[in-house]
Amino acid sequence: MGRTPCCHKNGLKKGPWTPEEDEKLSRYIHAHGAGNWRNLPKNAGLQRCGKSCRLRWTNYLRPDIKRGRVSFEEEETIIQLHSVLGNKWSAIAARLPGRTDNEIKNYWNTHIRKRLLKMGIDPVTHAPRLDLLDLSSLLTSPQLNLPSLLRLQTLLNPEALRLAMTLASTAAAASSDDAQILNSHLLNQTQAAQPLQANQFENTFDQQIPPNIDDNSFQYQPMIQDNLMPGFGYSVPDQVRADFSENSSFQSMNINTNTNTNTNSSNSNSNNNNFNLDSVSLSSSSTINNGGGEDERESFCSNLFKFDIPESLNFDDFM
DNA sequence: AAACAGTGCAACCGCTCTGAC
DNA sequence: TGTCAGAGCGGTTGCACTGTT
Repeated sequence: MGRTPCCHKNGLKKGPWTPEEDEKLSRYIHAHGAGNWRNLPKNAGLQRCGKSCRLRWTNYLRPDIKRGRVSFEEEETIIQLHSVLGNKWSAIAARLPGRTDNEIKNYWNTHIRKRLLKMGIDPVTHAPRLDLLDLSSLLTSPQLNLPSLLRLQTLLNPEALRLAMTLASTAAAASSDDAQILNSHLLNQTQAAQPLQANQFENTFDQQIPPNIDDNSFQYQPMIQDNLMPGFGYSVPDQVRADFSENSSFQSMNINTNTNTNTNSSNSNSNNNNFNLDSVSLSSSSTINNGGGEDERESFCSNLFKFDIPESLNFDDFM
């Protein structure tokens, strides 16, 4: 038997709040202050449970609640803090004045999470996940080097490869050569498919790491590491970082993105990372006007999350 | 114009934490 | 130390609104 719901009492109303109820609650709290939520509805003349009143007040009626769109800086902060704190919405909300944990949670689930998934980034770990990546965008990219991509075979799961094959075979952009390569590769992989022992996987994975990849080019890492792309828990090649940084207002955050290309792996884990929780600026140096038009907003979002492959990005860096 | 699908968000649910006794 | 109530938290749901067919 579960706990009896707090509103499971006769006569207690549930569902959306009416303006009259809001008025009653606001007036009572202004007069008597918040607290003692159990007795509050009775004293305020509300047919609601205390919990419902508390939620209504903290998430909606509180005078310091900031309504309106989430600003550019706020979104950056949410992503950055989430990469560190995870789903600690209240902790994240504490660093965004006027925003509630519920609002941030909703914004994450409905906006940011979807965009990260589309980019192939695991919204939980902030690590790149090739099996989540929007393969259609990859396959239509002029930078796509299909044979190189296939060298990632064990990083892609079979379903992703299958999907890639389907997309490649149907996309007009895909040449018949590419489709053939994919097809034969998939066939080979299917035939060779056997359960991997743990050590086999390790060996297989090692073999996938190209000799030219080094600590400064592409790293799967824990969250707080040197060379991290702001907002995402993984590293990218310096050139990509430069391309991204040039066009991104992540510069507005106190994060050192100036990785010294002469820095070798021996010291790359040390002091280049200036990010810490306290460094996240909450000031609105260039806050987008909340009243800005949809186009403006869309532009910002697409710049922030667009996963266009930069001209300068060589796929071989990842292979 | 109607039906349907997708999206966003307020509100709820149930579990956990905390402090008083 | 154990119990209880109040409060806080994260996950989920339901519904209104919007866009598409």
